[in-house]
Amino acid sequence: MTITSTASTAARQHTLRERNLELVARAVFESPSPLSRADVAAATGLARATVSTLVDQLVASRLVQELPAVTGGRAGRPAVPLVPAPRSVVGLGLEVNVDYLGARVLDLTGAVVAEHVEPGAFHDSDPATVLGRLGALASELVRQVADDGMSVAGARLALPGLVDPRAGRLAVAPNLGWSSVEPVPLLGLSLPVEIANEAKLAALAELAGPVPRSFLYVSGDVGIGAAIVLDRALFLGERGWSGEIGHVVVDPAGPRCSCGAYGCLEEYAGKEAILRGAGLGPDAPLGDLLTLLPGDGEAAVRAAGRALGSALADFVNLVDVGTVVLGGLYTDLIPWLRDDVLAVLDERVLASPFVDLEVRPAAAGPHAALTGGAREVLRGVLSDPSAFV
Amino acid sequence: MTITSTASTAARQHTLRERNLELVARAVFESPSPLSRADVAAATGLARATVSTLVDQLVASRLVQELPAVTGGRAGRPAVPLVPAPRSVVGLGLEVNVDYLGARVLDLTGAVVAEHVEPGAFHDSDPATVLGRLGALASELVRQVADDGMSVAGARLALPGLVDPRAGRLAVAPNLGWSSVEPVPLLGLSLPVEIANEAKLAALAELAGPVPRSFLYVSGDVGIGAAIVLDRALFLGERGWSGEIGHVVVDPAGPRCSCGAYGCLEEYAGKEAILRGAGLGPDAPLGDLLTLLPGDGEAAVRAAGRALGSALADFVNLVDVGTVVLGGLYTDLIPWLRDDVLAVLDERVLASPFVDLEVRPAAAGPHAALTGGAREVLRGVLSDPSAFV
DNA sequence: CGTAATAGTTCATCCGTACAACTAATGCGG
DNA sequence: CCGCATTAGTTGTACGGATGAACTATTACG
Repeated sequence: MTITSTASTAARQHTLRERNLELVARAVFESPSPLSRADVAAATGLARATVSTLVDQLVASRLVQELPAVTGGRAGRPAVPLVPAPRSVVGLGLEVNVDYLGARVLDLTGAVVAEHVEPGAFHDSDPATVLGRLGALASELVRQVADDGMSVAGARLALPGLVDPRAGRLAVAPNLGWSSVEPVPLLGLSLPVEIANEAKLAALAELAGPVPRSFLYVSGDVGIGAAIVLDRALFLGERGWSGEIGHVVVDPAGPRCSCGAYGCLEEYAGKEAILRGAGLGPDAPLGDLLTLLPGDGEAAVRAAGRALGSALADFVNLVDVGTVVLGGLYTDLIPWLRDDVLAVLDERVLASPFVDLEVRPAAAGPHAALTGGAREVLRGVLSDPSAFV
Repeated sequence: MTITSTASTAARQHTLRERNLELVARAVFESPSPLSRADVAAATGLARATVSTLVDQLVASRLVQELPAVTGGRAGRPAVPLVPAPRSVVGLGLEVNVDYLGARVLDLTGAVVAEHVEPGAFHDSDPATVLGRLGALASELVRQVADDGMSVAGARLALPGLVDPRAGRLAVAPNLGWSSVEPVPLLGLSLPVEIANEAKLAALAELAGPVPRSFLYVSGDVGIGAAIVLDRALFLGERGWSGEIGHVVVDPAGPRCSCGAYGCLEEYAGKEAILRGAGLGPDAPLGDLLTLLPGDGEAAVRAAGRALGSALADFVNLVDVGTVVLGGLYTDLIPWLRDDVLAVLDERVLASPFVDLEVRPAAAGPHAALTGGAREVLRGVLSDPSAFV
């Protein structure tokens, strides 16, 4: 996970090459349809000669693949289509959450190459044991894909808590009962591994689909996490702890929260609060709630929607982003949440007369943080392809 | 896998030069003590030969000045100290606010070269008239400094409202009674002028002093504005409307706000709310309040502090920044505000056990937005010195 | 006054991109 | 079937910019 730093360094000749190599790689990877060398030249503004040498390097280092030349309708020598190379360089996403742990391997085309998800109950677990288990599982996966000739560029570990990515430390993960852990050594992997917050990586998984360049991602579960995505990149804040929306004030006269304050968002829109409001037990599966909709559960969900709208309004007022993506348990509740969320947003967001605020469900499938983590590794490869040449 | 990034453009040879020119300029401008060419080479990692040619260009284009060589204690040829050139290239800061309009010219050393501030009452004013007046005043100032051989690089206009800097439009400024204005043409200046929110430019003025790389700036007046500074740069949000903290929820059961919602921060910590709480009229000067402290006014100020703390806690939870700078009328109230703000922050910020949150008064003097605007213009010069060579 | 030390400049060299001319491979019209 | 137009990709020369080494300039110190 990259953290913006202005510390620019002296630019030499090879800096040019690195930058242009990245530029060419991005052009190939971002394009919806395969580009030829000539197309890349036109898209980047580089000379055809330059593009050729750069593309040749990317092909040689197995990041880009040449497809058979397609002899399409028009005159001239047929173009060689360039595409991200499948099953060559891959990224590993890892996650420990309350009720499962898992690993997922993605290749540069975005395809899932291998994965293993294991249900479990890690509510008050031992970090060394759990991370050791995940490490073993991940090693097996890495061995597997390496046997198939792929090389794993790195890994990202998603954790549900306050993560300091720079220090590589998990400050606290209330729902796991973990605090002050350095998880990477406990995995025992011989790969570069970085850690990140679960909601933040899940947000990045959304970038696989059609989504605005900037949005807020809110993931509802037992806790409520959020991530700020700006210009298709995570905004982390000074320490990587941005997006802690779960304890935003909804009503100072509200119920006491486990954090010590009163009327936090989680007391209205957290999983347990919604289930309780619908007359269900705190461990009831989400399906039980959905069967009560519309009907007995509706009031509880709508109350959550209004609370969520209030917290999101603060968020939008402070950060100014026009799209909110709802993930986690909210995804399935969108039909019953959306109107209330939008109504409160319209009422409380100062800029609402000038902007169309949008609330949409998350598009990434289950265990989105695994996908997001793997994608983030590959984004790192793409942003410095010269390291692989 | 489609990953998009900021559309960077092809890098050529002259890109190298531009980047290194900026690097050298920044080294000279940001150093607390004058550097020699050799020092710059050491600081940037560039070769001495390269630095020499780049510095020569900066000197030739009057951005950098050579001081007389100082024959200090140690052996060797004495170094030529390099400093930002005074009174050569200058930036113009402009502002229209409720009770004054003004213009201020800063040179590259940060010194005020010329300024003119005119009190007035622009509560429900006509944009064309007021901006025409400001434009005339600014022209006179520009003529003056041009006669002294300085060249004005550009201007920034600060406005108290929702500004879209990209579109160059002021959406609305409630306290001026303006809405949907394109201010730049109305100034009638033959300079590149950009517009920005007043609090955001005032925040940038803080960068002149010793301040962390990232902080929140909150300016209290009739309305409450805020700005997010990250890595010494403004964070604007998608449309430039970040930092609208004035209408964050403090208590949904609170008094009705002019924005239509209930219990907004401004109803607790806005100028009128504080004055009313202290038993003063809404137009009473700030001095009247200060004479009541400590004493009769204290309860009102402390209530404002708690409300401010609550809103700032949301802010810090969402954005993750460790320092809060209080400007506007809060600057003078800091002694009576600080403890309550910090207490609420400690209570509600999830990361507070792991961070030292700091609340400090603004250091920039009066009309900080004028200074910040002029500085912003000069920052633009600094980030692309090649345009001046 | 000679030597060491530091600042700044000059020059040959290297590297990467651009431009232009080239080769390669196709469609099309006669 | 052949020549021509067209587009893709490659080769070779030129140019701009950074570099390191050698050079000059200017001081302190013994």
